[in-house]
Amino acid sequence: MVKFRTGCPIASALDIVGDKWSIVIIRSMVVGATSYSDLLAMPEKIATNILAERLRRLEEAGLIRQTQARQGATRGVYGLTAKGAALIPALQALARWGEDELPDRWTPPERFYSARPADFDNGSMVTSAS
Amino acid sequence: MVKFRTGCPIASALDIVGDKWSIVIIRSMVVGATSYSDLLAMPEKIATNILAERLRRLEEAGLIRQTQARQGATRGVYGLTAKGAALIPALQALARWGEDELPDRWTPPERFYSARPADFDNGSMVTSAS
DNA sequence: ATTTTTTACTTGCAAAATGCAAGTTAGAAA
DNA sequence: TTTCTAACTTGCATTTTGCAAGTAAAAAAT
Repeated sequence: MVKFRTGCPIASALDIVGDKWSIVIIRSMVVGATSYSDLLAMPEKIATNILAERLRRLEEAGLIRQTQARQGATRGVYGLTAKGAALIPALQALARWGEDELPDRWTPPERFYSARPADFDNGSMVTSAS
Repeated sequence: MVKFRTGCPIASALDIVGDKWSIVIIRSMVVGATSYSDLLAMPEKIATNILAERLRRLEEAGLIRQTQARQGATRGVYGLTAKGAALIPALQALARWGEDELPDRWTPPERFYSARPADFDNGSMVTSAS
């Protein structure tokens, strides 16, 4: 259970996603990563224990959820909840800053900037995992 | 000198401001904090060594700068550079998320949401410090 | 001009977060 | 059924953050 430093909405948001990895994970989910392996393969090379712990934390905070790829399977598929997807505008603003202000940054896939919170957490996305 | 994990603009942005405190510091500067003491008094209660180190790091990255409040004085006044101010949209998006998605968060001062990057780093702001 | 107070750090150490690399096990593939 | 692989877990090292006391120069008070 996350403990908020103060009532400030920014500080509180950071209390949930302001670690070194959470936003990077959410970024990858916005552009299609759904499994633990997908995320482990991120170019930033996250450590396995950090990834596991972050996913647990993000799930507990309600930003992501894990569902079963198939009936009875324990290997899950992660997806953004509406609450998690609502962070997309902030991620996009951050990406723009990075592109504009930092030298020689990659250009994110088109899919990233076109993503909208409403595109996520609509149920059908989960069952179409394959 | 910050080392970027990868070329991704988000990850790179986070490599600069993705610690526990940088964005909180920038937030306070957007709404008027200019001195070390102002920032030390933030409701989040930052530790003195962390504040000093963060200010040094943000200055090195070109997001803030310190100038002298008066001729010859060593006590400086901190202000956002254009580069730092360009993060305002991302901070505002994050604040909105915090307000919308987290229970019982404070409402940021009007000044925060009305702030525009162009309002900062125009020179006259520095000399009017008092 | 001198003394006192305050600001801006610095320092030493503890606690928490992150990272590395090997290990384990259940699910999936062969 | 056996083998392979995904999804963690574990033990320990390194880095970051936090606590609290200390220091010194600048600013305020006398």
